[in-house]
Amino acid sequence: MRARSRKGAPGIVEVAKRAGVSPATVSRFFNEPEIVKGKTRNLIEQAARDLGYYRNRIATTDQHGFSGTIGLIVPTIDNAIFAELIQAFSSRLLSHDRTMLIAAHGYKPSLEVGIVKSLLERRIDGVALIGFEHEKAPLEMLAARGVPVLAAWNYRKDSPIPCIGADNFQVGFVAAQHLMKMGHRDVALVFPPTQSNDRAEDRLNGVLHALDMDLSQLSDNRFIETRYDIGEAKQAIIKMLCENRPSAIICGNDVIAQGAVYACQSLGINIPDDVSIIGIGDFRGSSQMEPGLTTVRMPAQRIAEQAADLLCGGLSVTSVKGITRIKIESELVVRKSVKDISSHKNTERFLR
Amino acid sequence: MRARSRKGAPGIVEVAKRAGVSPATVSRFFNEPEIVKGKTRNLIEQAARDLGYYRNRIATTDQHGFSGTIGLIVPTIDNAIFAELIQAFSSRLLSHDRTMLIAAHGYKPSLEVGIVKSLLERRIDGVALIGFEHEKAPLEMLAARGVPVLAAWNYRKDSPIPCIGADNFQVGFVAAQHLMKMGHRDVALVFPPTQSNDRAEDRLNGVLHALDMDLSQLSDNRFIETRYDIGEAKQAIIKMLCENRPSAIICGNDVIAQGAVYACQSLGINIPDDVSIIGIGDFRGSSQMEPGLTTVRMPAQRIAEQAADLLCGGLSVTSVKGITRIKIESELVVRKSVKDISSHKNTERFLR
DNA sequence: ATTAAAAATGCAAATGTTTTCATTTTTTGA
DNA sequence: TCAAAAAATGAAAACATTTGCATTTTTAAT
Repeated sequence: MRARSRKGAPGIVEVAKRAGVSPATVSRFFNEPEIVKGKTRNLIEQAARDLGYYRNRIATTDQHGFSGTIGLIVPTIDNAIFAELIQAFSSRLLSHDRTMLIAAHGYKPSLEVGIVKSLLERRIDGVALIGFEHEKAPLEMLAARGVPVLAAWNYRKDSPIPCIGADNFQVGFVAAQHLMKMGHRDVALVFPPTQSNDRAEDRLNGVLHALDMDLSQLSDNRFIETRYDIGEAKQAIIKMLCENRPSAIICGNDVIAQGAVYACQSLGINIPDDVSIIGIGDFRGSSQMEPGLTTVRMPAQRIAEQAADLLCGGLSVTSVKGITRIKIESELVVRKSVKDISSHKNTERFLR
Repeated sequence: MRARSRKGAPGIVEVAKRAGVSPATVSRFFNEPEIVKGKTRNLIEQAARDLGYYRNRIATTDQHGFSGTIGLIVPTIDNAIFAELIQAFSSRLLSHDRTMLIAAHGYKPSLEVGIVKSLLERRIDGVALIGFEHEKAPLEMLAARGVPVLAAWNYRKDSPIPCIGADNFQVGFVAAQHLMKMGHRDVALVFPPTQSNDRAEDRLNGVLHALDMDLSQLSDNRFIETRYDIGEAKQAIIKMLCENRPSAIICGNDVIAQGAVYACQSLGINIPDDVSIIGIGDFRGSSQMEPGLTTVRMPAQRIAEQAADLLCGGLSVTSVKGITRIKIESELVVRKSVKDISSHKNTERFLR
């Protein structure tokens, strides 16, 4: 059925034969070089080079059960949101001599089970996924196999699984608080649906908390739901802006903020003079926007790298009590898209 | 050394035992279900479910040599350029029941050899990489192992390896030609370094051909080199714009175009009234920009999907003569960022 | 130079499948 | 109902490593 087999590759025994040692020694040479004598080492090295031998990690795998491959499941790849995370994760894995198997489910949690099955069939050593809201099945499948799982991107002190990320509640809080400090009282919220997106949910709650409001107090025109899509966000915001312009817009993330900026530009509304915009994330490009986007930085790279380290270091999962949870600090980055309209702005400055 | 082994997983023999058949039959059940009798099929299915068995593709691999995994090597992940390609490639592979191993080299070709080695060690069934310019070593390593290689993104009728992509020369030509048609005579070129970037090189040549010029005829101020980085492009273009404003700017890709747009905005220069901008690529987001970016569409999704199909279908590589080369048509997409300043614009319309 | 200890290596079993060949069971046609 | 053909299954070898145990070689101590 399958194409012709590709079996010609020289194996450990060919190398052994050529070097005049036993296969076991060759194996040891690649795994614990210190263990084999200098002279033999050279012999093997030479033989391997001559033959063009590469280790066969696959044969290795069914020996001790570790494939040296880590899975990463994200909602989306072709979107600025996780781009930095993916890249950093991948290259950090490479430096651990691991490889990354990645798949996206397009915000459809139902696809995760298929992905997990596929990963399990490949005997991945661990999996990083985004956030906490996942279907039961895939999580159970992983647990049943004892595969370490790590939820990246969001942090909750009571997360059901190990996690690493920013405290998204706090992130939302900081963003909204900044707006308040700058004197904004009429702010519009533009967020994605929060059903299966705990990051957005937490941020939204943080925002509401800072605003000291709850969702029901917000008019239709001050709470807008749109997916993480520049075009969709842009349209929704244009509509809102035409109806009744707020003093500031707080966006679920920088992708939405990008849409907001475009919306304003298309309407000839000046940022920040006519309306202020704050994003969340500080994705690649946000600093270059015109005007520079004020946002809360989520350190994607740091999250990704530490996640990779954790997963490679053999994260202990099943320990129900001692779940690893790492909080990565976020940071308000003030640029040009939010205007200070508070009355005492100069006063404050003098007070310092 | 390594953490405790994860060996408990039930295997084909446990399933066989429970179903009361031989391992061979279970194996057949998973590979060619039609071959096994209905009744036995049910038995096995049940047993597999009970035990929570997943196929072990890894044990499978060292049997016939195919891992069901395809490698993808790109210059960068966290950049709009290849995002769509990566996503589409990955999900198409999934539908072929394959998985994707991805790695980025950050435009440093020297890193490719390490990546290829890592992929080879994992016994990938094929590799897609971007463009033609690669170091000899990795290509030879792949060839030596008989691993199919496919160069995606660019097309050349005389490419040394199988390829699929748009004809980047033509893409550049079309972009520049459009500018000419619209009456622009003073155009500035903003491109990335072309040493190890054949896509950019071909596009640049296409542009020059349409302009009927060669590089030496361009003043320092009309040919700018910048990496694919919004910020870097923005700065370079701001500088150029301040010195001596052209009638139009043609950008190596949409990322640079994004930088150009920001540059104009930061300088208060109106697009397209004061200066026209044309990009290449039509990345996600380009259509939403303000003003909408006129660009040449590279159908990333189509390229990616066909690449995946090709690689899964057992692309024949080594056949030196019959190299597969597929040209994907690109398309000029006219939006708002280029102004028609040709004198006969209305005339032409009447003539039709 | 001997001996004991340590270091290096080899042997062979084990890992979880697939696959060839042989055997058993089922189907078909008279 | 019987024989022959076809279909389904099983037994065991093979795949490329790792690893526990045994053996040989080297080193260190007297």
